[in-house]
Amino acid sequence: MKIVTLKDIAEQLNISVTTVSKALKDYPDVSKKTKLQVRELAKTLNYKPNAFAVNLRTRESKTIGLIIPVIVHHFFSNVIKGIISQAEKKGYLVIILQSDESYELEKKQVELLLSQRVDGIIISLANGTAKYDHLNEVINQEKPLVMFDKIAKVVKCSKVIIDDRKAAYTATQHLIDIGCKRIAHFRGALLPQNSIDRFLGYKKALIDNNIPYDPSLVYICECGDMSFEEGKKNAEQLLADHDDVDGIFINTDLVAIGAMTAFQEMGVKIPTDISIVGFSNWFMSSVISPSLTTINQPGFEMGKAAFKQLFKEIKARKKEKPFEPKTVVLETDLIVRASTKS
Amino acid sequence: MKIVTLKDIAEQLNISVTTVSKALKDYPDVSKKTKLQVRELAKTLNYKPNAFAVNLRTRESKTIGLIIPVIVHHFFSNVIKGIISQAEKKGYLVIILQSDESYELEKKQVELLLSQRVDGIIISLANGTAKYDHLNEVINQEKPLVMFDKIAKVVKCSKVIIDDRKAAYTATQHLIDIGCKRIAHFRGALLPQNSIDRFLGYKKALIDNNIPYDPSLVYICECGDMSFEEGKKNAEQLLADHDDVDGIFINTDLVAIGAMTAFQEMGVKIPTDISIVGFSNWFMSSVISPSLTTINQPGFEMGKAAFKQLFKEIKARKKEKPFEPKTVVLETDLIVRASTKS
DNA sequence: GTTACTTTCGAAAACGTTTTCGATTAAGAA
DNA sequence: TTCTTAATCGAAAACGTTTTCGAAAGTAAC
Repeated sequence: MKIVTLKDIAEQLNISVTTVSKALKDYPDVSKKTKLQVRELAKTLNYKPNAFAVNLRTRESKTIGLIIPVIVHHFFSNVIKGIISQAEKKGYLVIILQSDESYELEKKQVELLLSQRVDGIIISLANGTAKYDHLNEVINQEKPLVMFDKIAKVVKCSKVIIDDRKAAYTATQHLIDIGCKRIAHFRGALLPQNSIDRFLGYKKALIDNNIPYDPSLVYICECGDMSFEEGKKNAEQLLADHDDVDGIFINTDLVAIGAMTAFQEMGVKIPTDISIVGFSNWFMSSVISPSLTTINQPGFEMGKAAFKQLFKEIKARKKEKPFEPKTVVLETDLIVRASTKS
Repeated sequence: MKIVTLKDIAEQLNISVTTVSKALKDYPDVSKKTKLQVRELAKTLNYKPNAFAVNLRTRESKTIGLIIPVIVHHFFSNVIKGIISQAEKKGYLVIILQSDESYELEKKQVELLLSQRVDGIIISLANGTAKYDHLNEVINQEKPLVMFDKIAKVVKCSKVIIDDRKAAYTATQHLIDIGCKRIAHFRGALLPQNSIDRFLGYKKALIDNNIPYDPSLVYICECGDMSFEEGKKNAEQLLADHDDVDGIFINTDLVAIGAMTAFQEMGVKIPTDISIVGFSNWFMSSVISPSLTTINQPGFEMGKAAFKQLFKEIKARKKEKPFEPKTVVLETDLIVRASTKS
């Protein structure tokens, strides 16, 4: 089973490789007759252009790279799906890498993608990433770059995010609206911007409603593989520290589910004793009981938006047009379920 | 920011491109001194070989393709993770495509991967796939192909699977062991082999234990996006049809969770009234209440095994050695939780 | 018979590597 | 000196495309 090349077609038809190539690409300077001949033979021989040769010649790969911290994750797998769905429409392939929340790995993977000559890179930063030289290298090479979710504000590239502060504000406001007076917060790690913003949204909602902000009500949770366990642990600790809490805004659904499990084991009724709001709207949150009130983080839409933005930038670069980085902010919404009393 | 090539290095050092290439690849016929010079300059110029050129020349892409029916799925995202983790170790990149359970799309995607000249393909078939010409084309082109989970027995390629029949047998036996007398089964769609095998395992366990097999206790569930809803619907139907069922073996955890939700809403106690065993061990199953007894389907390990098998085949092909397709069967285990009485 | 123009084609260069094979030089042996 | 051997290098071809540019042939007009 030899693989068919332009040369093979040319030889069989006794014409030149040039003409074959042009015929297949519908150049105006080849006659109808030969065009037909070429196309027919190409089909019967099942000719497929060698992507390497095309890429080498045209200097584009029709391939993009995607780096995410974790793959087994409801939000991120939705993002993947969104990106792939858009990429397919535009004829792009997606190479996926997982940084495992490690800066070192992330850096290596960026280098790898660059040497693969992908047409662009979409990335959500690892929690461990605090230096951005690898990203600046991408920008220096004039390769389109789009960050989403876990972003670095200082890097000059397009970004797709949600308004974390506003979303957290909405979540907290909801707890206040249903009558909660002492509202705790399980926040994410200290570093990622969105965990900071969510905390700030929580704080602002309290202050705007004349509820004193009490730092002892804020618990930190690394939000890694052990999220569920951490949620349980924090819930137990919270109950030991304070007996007057009646609402919690918890960063990430999984932590919230852990907390709910712990509360149920300790005989605390949800939402009667404590109302809980999560963050992300993992599928799981809709099927547990009580179902979890949460903020919907639109992963699929973010993926789509990220690719669309990247594609715009790729096209602009090809035409040597100047390109202004843009930050796309997607809407979130509060999904009220059974874990908050109404 | 020009991209550095071998030529650039050669010109700066006043040597030939050949020597530069050899120096970087540690050929024996270039002196220590020039090797050092070349490597140093390559590093300072941040030289990265152009993957297209390398691929074109060496006829391998160090890239494999992966086609799966769905991405947002606990099992499949674990498989992705397993494949990527192994691929990374061997220096391979992974292009991921989603067939959306459509034969047409799957076929197109196989063609796409072939024209991309990937070094091999890993695939889990769409439910809609009943013709295998596209897969045979891969085999005809002597491209390594590995199928996992949703396989077609008739296609002559390596496969990575679990023993679905045995796993289902174990699950059903567990229900019998804890005293269930009337055991229902929510099965998957009619076509995929593993849904058939699971059904057969269920049936055999009944017969081996002298429990009459009653077809009216078997409900079909398409196992698509609506799994949860289907689980609820089937549970309601089951309760209407039969009032003596005390155990159900349910294909796929999500359907089981739907069923459990419906039962709870209808006042049926789990596991007191009905014991339930799921299939797949989605993460979710460990955090709901009652937690779900289920069969662990080792997605991560399957992904690893699939890549390992593919890699063996790629290596064998490179050495023009004959290669015998092999079927790897991975172990599953029963995870007993709260949804089955003890 | 010259000029001008259209239509159709192909030679050749280029993309950036890898690898074969021969050339050159230096050194050592006779 | 001449011959052998080892060490080091580079020319050139090849991988399969795309695209530029010019050539050839035919047609039409004068």
